[in-house]
Amino acid sequence: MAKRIQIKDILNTSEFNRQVTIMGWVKTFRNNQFIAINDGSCIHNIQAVVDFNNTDETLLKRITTGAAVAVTGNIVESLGKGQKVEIKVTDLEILGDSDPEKFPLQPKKHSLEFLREIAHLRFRTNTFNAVFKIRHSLSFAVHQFFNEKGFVYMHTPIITASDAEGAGEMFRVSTLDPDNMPRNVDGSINYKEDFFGKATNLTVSGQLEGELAAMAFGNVYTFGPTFRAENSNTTRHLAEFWMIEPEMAFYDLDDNMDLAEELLKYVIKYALENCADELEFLKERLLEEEKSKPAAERSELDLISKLKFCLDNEFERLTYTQAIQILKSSKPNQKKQFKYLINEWGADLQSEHERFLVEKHFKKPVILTNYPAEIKSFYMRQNDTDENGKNTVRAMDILFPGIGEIIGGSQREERLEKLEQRMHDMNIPTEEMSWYLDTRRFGSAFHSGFGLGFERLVLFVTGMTNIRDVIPFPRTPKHAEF
RNA sequence: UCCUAAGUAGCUCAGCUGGUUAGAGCAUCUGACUGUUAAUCAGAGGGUCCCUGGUUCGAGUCCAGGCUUGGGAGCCA
Repeated sequence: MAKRIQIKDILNTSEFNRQVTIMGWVKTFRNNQFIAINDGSCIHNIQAVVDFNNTDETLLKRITTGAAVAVTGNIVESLGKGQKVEIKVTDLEILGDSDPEKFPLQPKKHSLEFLREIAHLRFRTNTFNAVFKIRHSLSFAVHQFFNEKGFVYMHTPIITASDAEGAGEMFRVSTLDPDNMPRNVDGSINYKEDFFGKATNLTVSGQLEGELAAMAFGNVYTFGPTFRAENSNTTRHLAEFWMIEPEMAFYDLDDNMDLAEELLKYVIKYALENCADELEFLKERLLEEEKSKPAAERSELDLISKLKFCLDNEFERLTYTQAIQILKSSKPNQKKQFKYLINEWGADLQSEHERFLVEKHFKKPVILTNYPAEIKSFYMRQNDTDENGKNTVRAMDILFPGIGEIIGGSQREERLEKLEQRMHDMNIPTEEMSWYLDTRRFGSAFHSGFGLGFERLVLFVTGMTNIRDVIPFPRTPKHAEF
């Protein structure tokens, strides 16, 4: 048997009449002679042609959808129309049978809901092949972007003892026996007996540790798993997701926004350049899917045009106060079509408001800045009270069409007294956060950072609509299969 | 967690104002055909109509409760 080569290296070859061996999985077997084989090296299949008159019938019977095969044969120009190149089979071996009565994937369209139930097999579909190739490329592009800029990739801890990050409910990490918890005299659980000698949780953010590193390296980023025990059941939340969190010393809010916009454009451009086949497939898939929708609900741009549009246009930057003014005088607000009407400054923006701004008003990505201090986290830098007596913080949220908030960030409060006051006001214990406050005690410097939800980015680039379809094995409330 | 829609064959779905033996396409199996592109043609098998209870002479269909899934909302990335 010749040395195995990958299908992607054959499909565009012009060197015919040479013998090759390929290995992959059968997608379809047509007309008792045409096997479509995919080995994952690219989204396209190669057609292997079997001489069924001179092939053992029991072997032919075993060429079924899903079976793993090794095929040796000659590369020839295809006589058929669908492909340029095919393999004339001289030797065929079944590496792994696939019982056609039981294999759930058929050469037909399956619903994403069904495929979610067989997530261990859905990699073998064209759609998920494309999605996870793009996920890989985006991930690689993120590292390349930061590496080119001299950022240091920092591995912040996954197990953390601080519960003051304020980013949501946490998963407890413990080796205590749940049926026999050690108790203090007052009945509370004695965490001194636990593995770490204190209560610990899975991280909800690497930001605080990132800030510590930024105060030495200048520019750092994290890219790792993040855990939130929120009972969220939406198309854009996961209990376990991946987040990219850069943190930069000597960056103000404008620098922060510039970096975020540059990062997003860089990785989208990388995907366009390196995943053309996959994006083309997903584009067609979306167009096909939208055919059944009423014209009003269809996208104005196809997937690839949408991504290019995103590259070619500046993100719209405006303050929370400006957004409120636009929303207040907007048609849906005037006509009372919003479920939550915008009446006054200070209201938290609901999804419907964000969608209006992004999808109807500006029709492009939007960066909102300078939110009311009351609705934002303790670590955000406080602006001076304005002429109307409003208190705002230097926050910035980047909103994407169809996704909502893809990035949340801020310039950080570097002034010790202001930070301590704010923590006190928000009932955040300063004693156990002393290590964090040390950055403000010794050589404090203005700095900024943000969190980019990686799966939300993958959603946007692939055009998928449910976040459970862009992570291999989604963890959501009541679901931790595989 | 709240609102909302749905759950019928392996998959995607139809099944009217309650009525006798629950259907289609694809998949599977058998046969035919053999340059196909989700091959085609003929035939066959395949059902706890989500579960529990109720109304009724009679329930896939109506009612109640539960379970599961989709969509929307909140929390956020």
